[in-house]
Amino acid sequence: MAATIKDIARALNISVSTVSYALNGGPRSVPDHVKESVHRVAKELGYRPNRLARSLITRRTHTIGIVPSTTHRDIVLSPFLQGALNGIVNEAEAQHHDVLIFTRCDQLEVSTLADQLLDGRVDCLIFVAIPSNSPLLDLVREYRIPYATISSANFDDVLQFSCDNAQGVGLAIEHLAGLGHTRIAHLSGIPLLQDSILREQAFRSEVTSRGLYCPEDWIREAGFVWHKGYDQAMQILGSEDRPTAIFCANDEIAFGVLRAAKSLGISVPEELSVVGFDDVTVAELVTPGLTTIRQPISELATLATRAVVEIVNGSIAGNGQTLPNRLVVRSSTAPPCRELIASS
Amino acid sequence: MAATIKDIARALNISVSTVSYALNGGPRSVPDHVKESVHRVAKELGYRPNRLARSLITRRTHTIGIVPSTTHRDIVLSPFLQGALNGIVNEAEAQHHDVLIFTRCDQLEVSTLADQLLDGRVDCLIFVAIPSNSPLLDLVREYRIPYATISSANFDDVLQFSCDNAQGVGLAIEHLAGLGHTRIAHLSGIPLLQDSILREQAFRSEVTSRGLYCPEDWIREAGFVWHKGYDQAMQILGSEDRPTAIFCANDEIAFGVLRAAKSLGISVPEELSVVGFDDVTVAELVTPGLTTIRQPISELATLATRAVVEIVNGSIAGNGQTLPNRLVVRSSTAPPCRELIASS
DNA sequence: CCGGGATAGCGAAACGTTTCGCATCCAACT
DNA sequence: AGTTGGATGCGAAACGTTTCGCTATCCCGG
Repeated sequence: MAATIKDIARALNISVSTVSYALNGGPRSVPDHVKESVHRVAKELGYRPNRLARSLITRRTHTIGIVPSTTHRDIVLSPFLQGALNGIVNEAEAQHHDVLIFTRCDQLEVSTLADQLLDGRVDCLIFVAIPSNSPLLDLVREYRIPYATISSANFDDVLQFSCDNAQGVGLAIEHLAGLGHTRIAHLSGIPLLQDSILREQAFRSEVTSRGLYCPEDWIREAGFVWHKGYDQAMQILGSEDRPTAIFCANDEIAFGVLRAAKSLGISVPEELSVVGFDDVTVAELVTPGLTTIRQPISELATLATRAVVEIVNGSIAGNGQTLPNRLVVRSSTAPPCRELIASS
Repeated sequence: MAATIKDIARALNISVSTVSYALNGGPRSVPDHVKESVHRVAKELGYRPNRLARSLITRRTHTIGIVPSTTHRDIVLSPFLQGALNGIVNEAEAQHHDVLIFTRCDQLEVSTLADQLLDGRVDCLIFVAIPSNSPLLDLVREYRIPYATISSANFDDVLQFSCDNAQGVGLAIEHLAGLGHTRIAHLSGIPLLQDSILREQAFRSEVTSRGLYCPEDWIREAGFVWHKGYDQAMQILGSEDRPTAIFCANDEIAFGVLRAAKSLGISVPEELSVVGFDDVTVAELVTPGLTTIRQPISELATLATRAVVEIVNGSIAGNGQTLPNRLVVRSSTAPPCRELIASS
């Protein structure tokens, strides 16, 4: 049986409170010789403080809870979550916090899930890519627990950290239009995610305001995953009347498009330009290198983490932030092919 | 203030224990009408059970602790950890457990770190790629907490889940030798990681037993990271007398090699064959596609997770496992170039 | 010589649960 | 009628801490 503070007290024949003070440099002072012997005995007995008991009283766990998006299988393999997780873990490290990942967020009934999130194990919550219809935020909001979202949330008064989707899409379309593209398709993500919705909206308004050509059939859902990007691209690119560029709601979709182009013998960027969104690590390594919109995801995660921890520490809640994106031009974009334009 | 079990008891004018039984379907029975009213009042008061208090008594937290490798910056971006994390989270989900990631594992003094790991927040521990000189295992072993390692550990009686490094290296070298390569270099990982050591040993013995050519200068450390792989490859490939193939201790190093070859104008696979280890997702997407040894990392993680949870649940500790790897041939390997062989 | 503020230390309450021991009651056996 | 035993419910201990209230001692200045 593990040694407790009581065992130390008994061994030294002093009171439990004194031991506590000695170990913590506690709120009251303890003579040096006592402090020394307490530490000595603690070491001898192999004493390890029990954080559950401590947290029960102090109401602080120094643990940050993460609620991952429920929209993927193999969640942890999603580059977006990986980027977010990296930012969170790094900042948590700096803030002397640990990180608890909640599982089964998609399986549990909402109320049961809320029980998990609010059961005292974490000081605060970070939602990563939460679906906009999730009743979870409403539930959590009623409790005193600080929380933030990474990615856009469909609510006003949420501490949310996201990229500026409209600006990002603007960069992408401006780039393509600048190269001379007028026929541009869009593969969108998951309609439940606000970021996805905002990107599609922005895309539509860019198309309109710039007078580009994009029939409704060229705007398709690709679920933020590779193989759906492939499938949809196969359809769009398989027809006679095809676009000269495709703007994808994230990089993974873009990888699917690249592959589809390959299967169809369509060369990128000569016959088709492809733009992604996120700039995941891989974007640089694929061939051709993917032109994409770099989302400062790790930074967003860092800011979100810092913000919630500050609230936990007693600061007054600040505002969320919307950070701008950057265009990263690689080799998947080029001016459109003459014949393709002519043939249309 | 959040409602507690006492509040419910007071509201219904019944005892705390009855409420507990009612809520848990506890070890004793409670009449249906009481059960019903307890649940009703619980809902009205917005009662959420406090898991800290419960865990303090039951000594179960249903949480798995993860101790990530301390050998990387930006830990979570390491594909190996990502793969492991994915396997762990998926299995944890199946086992109804959550996952706690410990931070600052490299910054804390060992004893302080042990305090973190053993403070009662987790039921069991999983070490991912733990350095073989880590005193942590010794410390943890003295406590009753179940633990396992993913990756080889330098100890006998550890519940360890790793790939069969010798077999994997054998596959790689057999493949290269089969293609006709006799001049093979090796970029190794981190000498603190047992997997890295085993791979290098296996490589050396393959070289010897097959009578291949590999001067000591061709075996270099590349720290399991991209840019070191690049640097070392630049040196090895920059000299007159260069190998026709490079076997890398992981895929990331191989990516660095591919890039170095590109900078030097050496074409892969015509003038240089490259083999990696791991088969990370990206290996398929880079150009040329990377020939590599597929390590069943997600499966190892799953097995490790299942194993520790079983011990927590009272099963007697089984053995760790060593799983075989599979050769995945893509386009980064080919028979060696005639002239290069001749010139040597 | 005395008052007063540190200093030292103890005991007990509190945090929110689970669960054991005990008491009561009523129905059903023998 | 007496015994058994399940159902019902209460009170209290326990988990391992932190921290408050209290008392006692000591040293120092007035």
